[in-house]
Amino acid sequence: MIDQRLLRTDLDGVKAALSRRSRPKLIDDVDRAAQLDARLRDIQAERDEIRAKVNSVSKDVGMLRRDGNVEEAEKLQVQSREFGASEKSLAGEHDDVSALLNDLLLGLPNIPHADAPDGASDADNPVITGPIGLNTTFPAWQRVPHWETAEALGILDNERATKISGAMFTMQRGAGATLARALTQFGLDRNADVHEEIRPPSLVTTATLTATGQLPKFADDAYLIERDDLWCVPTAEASLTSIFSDEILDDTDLPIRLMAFSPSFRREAGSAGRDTRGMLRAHEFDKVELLAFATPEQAPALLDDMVGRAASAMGDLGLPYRVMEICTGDMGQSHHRTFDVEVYAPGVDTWLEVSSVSWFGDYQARRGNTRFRRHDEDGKPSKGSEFVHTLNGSALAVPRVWAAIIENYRNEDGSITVPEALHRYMRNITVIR
RNA sequence: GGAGAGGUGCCAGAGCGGCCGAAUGGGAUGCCCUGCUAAGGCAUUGACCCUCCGGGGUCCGUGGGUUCAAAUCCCACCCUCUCCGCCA
Repeated sequence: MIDQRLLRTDLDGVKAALSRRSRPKLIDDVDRAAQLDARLRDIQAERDEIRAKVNSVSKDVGMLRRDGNVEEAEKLQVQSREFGASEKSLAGEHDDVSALLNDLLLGLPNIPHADAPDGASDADNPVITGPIGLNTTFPAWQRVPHWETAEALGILDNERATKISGAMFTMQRGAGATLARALTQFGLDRNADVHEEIRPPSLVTTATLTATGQLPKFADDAYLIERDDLWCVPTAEASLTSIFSDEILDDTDLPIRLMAFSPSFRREAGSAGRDTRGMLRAHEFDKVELLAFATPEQAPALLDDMVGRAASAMGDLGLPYRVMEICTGDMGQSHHRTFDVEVYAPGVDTWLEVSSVSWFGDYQARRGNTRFRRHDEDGKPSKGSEFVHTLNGSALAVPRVWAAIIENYRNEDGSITVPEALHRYMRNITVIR
């Protein structure tokens, strides 16, 4: 959620910033939100005034009754009842307007960072780093899609996954399952230097999923367990972002850096039929996520650090990769600034998005109400509090990296050489055959 | 899932229709006293919104209701604890 106050202090600035997202309808929404905000404040002021009167009259009534002056008291009560009636109607109007405004604000995307590149779609995303480690040519035996290789080796059995759970579920077997788990362990271990490991719940409340921005707009993309009103997390980001909601952190504790392994559940509504083969898109997959809570000043360096971590993981696995910056037209709803790490997979001849690292500003913290308090040089806490900045990114999303390994490490005989960085997690399996 | 108890400020804990944004104790911070330490004295100590900067409003688990007036009464829900049941 963007700062409602900006609608009054810098309406033109908000409109200019959001217009960079190439969605004209947004500007109408901003205008409408600004109108509702102004109306709401008028109602609020009027209401406060009446409440003040009711409060003071009620106090007088109390004193009069104590002194036995029933007659005067009853006169005042009549007056107060009238105030009460008009307050009630204002309260109703207030609720209506604020519900409308809240819907609008929840739907408004974050303001893009000034340095985020302009653009209309993913075609406009500039390459920031790389490609690194990309060969100019690939031998024919590497031009085989991973599902063909993996099924032949018996390490991927999507047919039976479908029998068990339906379309777009995957199942790894034997060394394939070991490889998947090795990747998560690899993803966690290399980030344990500065991140606290968390094992968060995978089912979360509506409030939790609203804080990250998935709800209310993207409800169709998530699995809802209706009986208990719980959602399956689409990413550990959802659980981690709400970990300190309704709390006020100390700036001396910031940045707080967390990492978590979790399953991720996605309905993939609207993408039926796309990337249905292999491991590229599934309803459930495993991922190691990084997340940081920071002051605004700390955020840019943390963003760089996270992008570096996601990218170097691919480098250490010996996979060809590049880093893209996401342009304003392609940015996610909650994002302030975003970088993607992509890995080249020769079998499907595509760059696969394996990590997306974003800085959210205070957009998520405002929705989740996560604040921090500053301290001066003498360690004295300052008055009031601010919203923290959040950042997150995938340290390692298992399925696509898994697929990229199968395709990049395929040998002429159809076997797979396990990248050296994973040997220690692979129970001595160095070649999958 | 069943029975009972309870949710109040940084913590503990009182209040159970008006004088309560809230006693008391602890903690923290500042000042005084003190050679240092200990002890002591005094004071300060929640968040949020609006503001014509005088002030006004909201918040005692959450949401509704009763009342001139709700932390206090009523209803629903959530959460915590204890016992029982079930269970990796």
